[in-house]
Amino acid sequence: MPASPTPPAAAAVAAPRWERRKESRPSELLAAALELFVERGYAATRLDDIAARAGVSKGTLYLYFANKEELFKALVRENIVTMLDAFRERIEGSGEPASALIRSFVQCWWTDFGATRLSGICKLIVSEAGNFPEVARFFHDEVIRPNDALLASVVVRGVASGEFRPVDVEAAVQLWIAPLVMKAIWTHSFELGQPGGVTVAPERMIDTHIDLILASLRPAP
Amino acid sequence: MPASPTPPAAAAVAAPRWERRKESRPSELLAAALELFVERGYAATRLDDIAARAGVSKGTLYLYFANKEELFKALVRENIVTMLDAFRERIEGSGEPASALIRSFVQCWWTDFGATRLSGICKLIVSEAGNFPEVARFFHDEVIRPNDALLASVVVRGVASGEFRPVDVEAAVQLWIAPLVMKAIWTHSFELGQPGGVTVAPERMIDTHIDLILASLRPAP
Amino acid sequence: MPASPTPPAAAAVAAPRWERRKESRPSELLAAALELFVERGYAATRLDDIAARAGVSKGTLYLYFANKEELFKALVRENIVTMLDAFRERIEGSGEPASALIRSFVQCWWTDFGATRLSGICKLIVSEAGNFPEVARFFHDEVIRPNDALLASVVVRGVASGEFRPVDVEAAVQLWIAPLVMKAIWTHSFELGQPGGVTVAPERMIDTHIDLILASLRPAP
Amino acid sequence: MPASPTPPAAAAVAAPRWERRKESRPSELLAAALELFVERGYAATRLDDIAARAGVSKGTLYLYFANKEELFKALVRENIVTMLDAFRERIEGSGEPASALIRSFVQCWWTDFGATRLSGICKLIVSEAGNFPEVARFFHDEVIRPNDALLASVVVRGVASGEFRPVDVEAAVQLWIAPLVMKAIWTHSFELGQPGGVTVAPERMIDTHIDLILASLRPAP
DNA sequence: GATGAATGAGTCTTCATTCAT
DNA sequence: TATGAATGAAGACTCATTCAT
Repeated sequence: MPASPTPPAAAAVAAPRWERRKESRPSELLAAALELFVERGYAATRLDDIAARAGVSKGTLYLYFANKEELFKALVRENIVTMLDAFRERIEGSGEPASALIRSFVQCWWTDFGATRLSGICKLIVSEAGNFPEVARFFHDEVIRPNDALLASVVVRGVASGEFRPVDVEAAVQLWIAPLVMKAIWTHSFELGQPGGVTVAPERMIDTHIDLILASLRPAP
Repeated sequence: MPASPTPPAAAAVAAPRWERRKESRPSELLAAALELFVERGYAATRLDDIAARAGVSKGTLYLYFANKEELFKALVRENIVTMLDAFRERIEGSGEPASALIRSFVQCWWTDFGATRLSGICKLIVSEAGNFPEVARFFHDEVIRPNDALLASVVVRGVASGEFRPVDVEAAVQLWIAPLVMKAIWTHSFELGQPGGVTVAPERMIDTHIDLILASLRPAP
Repeated sequence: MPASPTPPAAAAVAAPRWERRKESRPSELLAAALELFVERGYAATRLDDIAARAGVSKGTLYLYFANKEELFKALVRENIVTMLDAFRERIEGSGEPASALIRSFVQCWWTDFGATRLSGICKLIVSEAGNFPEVARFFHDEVIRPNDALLASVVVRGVASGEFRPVDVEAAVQLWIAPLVMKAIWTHSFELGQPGGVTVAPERMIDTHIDLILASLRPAP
Repeated sequence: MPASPTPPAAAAVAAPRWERRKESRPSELLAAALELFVERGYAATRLDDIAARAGVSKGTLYLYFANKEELFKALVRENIVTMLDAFRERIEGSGEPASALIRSFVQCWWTDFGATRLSGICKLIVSEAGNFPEVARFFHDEVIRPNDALLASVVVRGVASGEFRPVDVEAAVQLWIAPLVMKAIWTHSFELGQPGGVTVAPERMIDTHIDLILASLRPAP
C-alpha cells in the first residue's frame, strides 16, 4: 500500500475520542432508530443497539430524547411530516385527465414512499398501534385520511366528467391503497433475507395494479 | 392395570370429568396467548398476563410449553393448521362459474378468516416476522402461497373459458388478497378503541371489492 | 474431623437453592433495610446490598415492596407503630409523683428506644425529611407530637400540685427531649467506629439529665 | 511580559474587574452547594443543580474542585473554619460573671450560628457522617470538642467561684448544647414548607433554655 | 398436576466525570 | 477560563424461567 493516505504518524493528530455534532446528531440517531425499530419492533430494540449503530454512547441518546418512548414518537413524527407534502404536490398540481392522475398516484406512491426507508414506518405503526394509541391516531389523522382523500378526489373528478363509471369511492380508495401498503409492509417483514423476493416484482405489480384499477373504472359500453 | 374402569376405546367417547381440564388446558392457554400477543406484540406480552387471562398460574404454562418462544410457535402452528382446510374445500369442490367462485372466495375469506380471531395471526406474523424468520417462512409456505394458488386457479380457469380477459394472474391475485389481509390487520391495529370504526364497514368493502374485481376482468367488447 | 455432624452424604439431602418464607420475609427485609439505610442514608444504599444482607436476591425485594421508596416508607411505618405504644403505657399507667415520672420518662426513653436499633429511624428521618416530606410529616404527627404531649402532661401535673415551679412547658419539653434524640442520632453518626465512645456514657448522661431537669424545676424557697 | 499594565503588587490592592469573577467563584459555588446539600443530602444533590444554582456550567465546577467529594469537604472545611473564631472571642474576652456568660453563650450560639445558613452544616454532618468518616472526625475535633470545652470552662469557673452548685460538667455541657443543635437541624429537616413553624419560636426557646440552665445550677440554700 | 415464591440476567435511565471546542 | 456535548459505570426495576411445596 504505497499510496496510503493515512500514514501512522497521522494517528497522533486525528482520532479524537468523540466529536461535537449538536446539529446533525438528532437525525443520525433517528435514522439508526428507524432501521432497528423497523427491523425488530419497538420492544425488542435495545437503546444500546441504536446508540451503537449511530456510533455514539448510550448516554448520548438521552441528551436528545427524554426516553425510549419519546425517541419513538419523534421518529414517527419527523418522518411522517416530511413524507406527505412533496407527494401531494406532485398529484394536486397536475391538470392531467383522471386516468393519468391515478397512474401517477400509484406510481409516485411507490417510488416516493413505498420503495423508501419510510415505508418501514407503516410496519411500525401497525405493529405498535396497540401500545401507542396516540401515535396510531396521529398517523391515522395525518397520513391515512389525507392520503385517502387525495385519491378519492381524483376518482370523483373522473366520475363527474364521465371518464369513469360510478363506484363506491370511499371503499374503492381503501381497496386500492391497501395493496401498496401491504407491499411495503411485506418487504420489511418477509423479504429481508431473500433479495430475489418471494412475491412479484414491485414494478410488475404496480403496472398490473394500474391496469386493473382503470379497467374496473371503465364505463359500461 | 387389570381393573381399569375406563377402557381406551371409551376415552374418545366420554372423557371423565376430571380429565377435561387437562385436555383443554393447552388450547385455553393458546387462546389467551393469542389475544395478548395480537394486542401487544410478542415482546410486550408478559407470561404473567397470559397466565392470568387463562386463569392459571405462571408455572403452569411451563407444564405445556417449553418457553415463551415455543408457546408462540405453537400458537401460530395450531391456528394456521386449522385455518386453511375448511376454506379450501368450500372453494375447490364447487362447479360454479369462475365469477361466482371469485365472489365466494372473497366472501368466505372474510367470514371464515378475516372476521375471526384468527386474523390476528396475520398481524402477529407481520409484526414479528423479523424476530421469527422460521415462523414467517412457515406461514409463507403453508398459508400465503397455497392461498394465492387457490385464487389463481380460479382466475386461470375463467381466462381459459373466455369468461375473463387475460391478466397477469400472479400479480392480480396478490393485489386482490392484499386488501383483505390489510383490513384484517387494520382491525387489530386501529379499531380497538372505536367500535364504530374509522374505515368503511367490512360488508360494504367486500361487496365493492367483488364488484371492482369482476369489472376489471370483463373482456373487452 | 471424626465427629463432623454433617457427613458428605447429607449434602445430597439438604442445601436447597432457596426456601419459601412468605411469612417471615417482609420483616427480615425491613430489618436489613433499616440497618443499611441508617448506616449509609437512603440514596447511598443499594437494593442489591439490602437483598444481600437479607440473604435473598434482588428480585425478591420486589415481591414484597413496589419499589425502593415504598420499602423505605414501610420501614418507617412499621417501626414507628410498634415503637410508641409500650412506652406510653409504662408512663401513663403509673400513679407516682411527677418527679418520679420524669425520671421514668427519661430512663425508659433511652432504654426502650434510644438504646435500640429503632433510634436509627430518627437519624433517617432527619436526613431524609427533605426528600420524603410525607414521611417527615407522618413522623412528626405520630411520634414527635404525642411524645412531647406525654412529657408535657407530666410537667403540668407537677406544676399544678406545687411539686414544680411554673415554667414554659412547651419549650421545656422540647429542650429536654432534644438531648435524648441528639444522643441517639450521635450514636449512629459518630460512634460507629469507636466503641469506647467520644462522648460521655449514656447512663451517666441520663443521670445528669434527670438531675438537672429536676433541679431546674425546684420551686423557689 | 514587559508592558503588562497590571503589576503584580497592584493585584492585591485593586483587582481588575475581570479578575473579580475568578476570585469570588469558589465561594459562590460553595454557597450554592451548601444550600443544595443541606436541602437534599449529598447523594441526592446533582452537580448539574449546583452548577445551575451558581449560574455556571457543570464543567466549571471541575476547574475549582477535583470532584464531588472534594467539593463537599471544601464546603465543610470553609464553613467550619470561619464559624467558630468570632464566636469564641466574644465569649472568652469578657469578664462578666459566669451566669451572664452562659446567657451570652446560648444567645450568641443561636444568633451567630444556629440562625444562619451555617447551621445546615450540622444536618449535613449528621446525615453523611457514615459516608465521610474523615469529615465527621474533623468536625468533631475542630468544632464539637472546642465548643464543648468553651462552655465547660465557663461552668467550671462558676462552680469554682461558688456561683453555681457542683455538677457533672462534661455531661451537662453536652445536654445543654444538644437542644441548640437539635433546633438547628430541625429547622432544616421539618420546617422547610411551613414558615409558621411546628415547634416553639427560637427566641422563646432560647429564653427558656437559659432560664432552666441557670435554675438547675442554683446552689442549694 | 399445579402453584407461586425465588431467582438473576437483561434493560432503561441517571449522573459524575472528561474533553473537544 | 469556560462551556456543554459525550461518555460509561452504576443502579433501579422487569420478567422469563426454575423449583420447593
